[in-house]
Amino acid sequence: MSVRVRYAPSPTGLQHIGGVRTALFNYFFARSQGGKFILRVEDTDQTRYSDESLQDLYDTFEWLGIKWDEGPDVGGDFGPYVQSERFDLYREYADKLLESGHAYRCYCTAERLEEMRASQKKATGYDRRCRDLSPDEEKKLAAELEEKGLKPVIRFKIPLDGATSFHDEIMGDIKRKNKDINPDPVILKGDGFPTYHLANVVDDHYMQITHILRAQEWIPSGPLHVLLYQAFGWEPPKYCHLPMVMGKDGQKLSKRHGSTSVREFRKEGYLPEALINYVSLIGWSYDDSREFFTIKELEELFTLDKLNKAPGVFDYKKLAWFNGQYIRNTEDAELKKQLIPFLVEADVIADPPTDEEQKVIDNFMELVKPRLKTLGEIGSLVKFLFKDVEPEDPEIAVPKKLDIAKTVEVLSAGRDLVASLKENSIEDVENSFRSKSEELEVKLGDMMGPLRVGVTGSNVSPPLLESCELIGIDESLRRIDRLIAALKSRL
RNA sequence: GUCUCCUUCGUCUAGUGGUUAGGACACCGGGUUUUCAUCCCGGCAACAGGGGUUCGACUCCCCUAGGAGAUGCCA
Repeated sequence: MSVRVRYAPSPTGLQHIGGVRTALFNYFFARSQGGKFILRVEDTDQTRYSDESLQDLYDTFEWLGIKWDEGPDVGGDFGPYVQSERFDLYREYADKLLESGHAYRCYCTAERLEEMRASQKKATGYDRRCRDLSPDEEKKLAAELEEKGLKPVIRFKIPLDGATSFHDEIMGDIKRKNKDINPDPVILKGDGFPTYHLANVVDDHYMQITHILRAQEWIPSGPLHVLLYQAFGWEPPKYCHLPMVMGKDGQKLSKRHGSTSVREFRKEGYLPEALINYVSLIGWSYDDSREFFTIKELEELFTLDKLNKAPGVFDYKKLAWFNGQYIRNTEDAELKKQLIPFLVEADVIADPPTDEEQKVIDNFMELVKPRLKTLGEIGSLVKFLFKDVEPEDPEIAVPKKLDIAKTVEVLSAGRDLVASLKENSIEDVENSFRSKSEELEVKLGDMMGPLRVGVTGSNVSPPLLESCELIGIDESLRRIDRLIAALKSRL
């Protein structure tokens, strides 16, 4: 039987790193096996559902360049692929469980459950009050509940003794005593919607899912799901519980660790290829040294047996490093295209860019490439090329070993050399700088430094002479003169 | 509390009885360089602890410790 796997997110929040990695592993596994990758939207929680989350799901995967073979938007033979549209199916199967004696109606209200929990010394779960009701008791409780305008829920009967086990492709055999399983979980809620457990099992069966690759946080409900399959008389799929993605403190990755949604990373200027590459390496490896993989390569090389058991910590710095590598390997034309929105966003260029701006962008590409870790850094890096910038304090131009007077002298000499850029090459002018700095008995850096501040407004910038050419020599001179004047006034 | 799972450098990992325990990020040094980056070179740094099994354990078994997850009419 050919492989069929699914990613089954719940549209209750933005797509985050953990979920996306699960999707990716499913996708890579499907591709490597020549199988199908399916998207199923699990929108059974009406209270937490949001349209924005659903939209974010589509936006995220479109941006990542990951496509599913079957799903709500592309169709398929096993639809509908949205659980709220499969409503009747779950009711039907809950009823079947009722008939076969594997489930029962529970008339406990939220209030009673709360009281019950409060009175429990240890959290032992539902007390199974409604599990073995006599017909009379049941009638009475049903009437009471109806009076309050509420509907009963359906709970699954967990066997009181024995044990349930399943095989996990990564973890090996996992066994759990039935008495340790959450006592009689709700499978159909009061609002008629199924809970995750029921919907998941029914859908995975009907969609002929062969392998379930999901996060390890689901391990504890594995036995429950197996019991459900057994109750229906179905063959459970193969399980493969993926190691989780943690924050630096070892807790589940969350907002307080930094960005977690793909949307945020996108906004900060991470490239989808870099994100995918990095995220794939948390909990999975290919061999002892290779770590650069295109999406295509991952589609071929991914294997379950290289998956790790232990959870992995998300390392923002390594992601940034990957991103820098990917930026440097991007063609200029392509990078430019990606950079423009960030320049617009930073209010550095017009939207759309003018011809003049286009030219500047073309020309700074090589200068900027090795300096970027994220696309979002472009604004502050090249702002001075488009806008007049002044140092917040002219004295940051004064090198440690020089005083203001000497700085002015050096600046004036440098100014003339910058002016000579009009007729000489950068190389020639650079040589002139060398001899001039010797003559003035200052280090080359101390000569360039003040000019840099004058032209770029900062002590850190792309190469100075190239920058001057990009801005225009006259404009550069104007800025330098302005700095000289500002420093002179402080003498 | 209970249950389940996990445990190699700070981090991601390679390793499946015999290795100087390898790579990458980070960090630290050095080189290139007009600053910052890039790039190159070098360094620091790990088998959680204790018992076994074995001629020999990072590798197999047991215990302890630590960590995580689950324990919902959320997924």
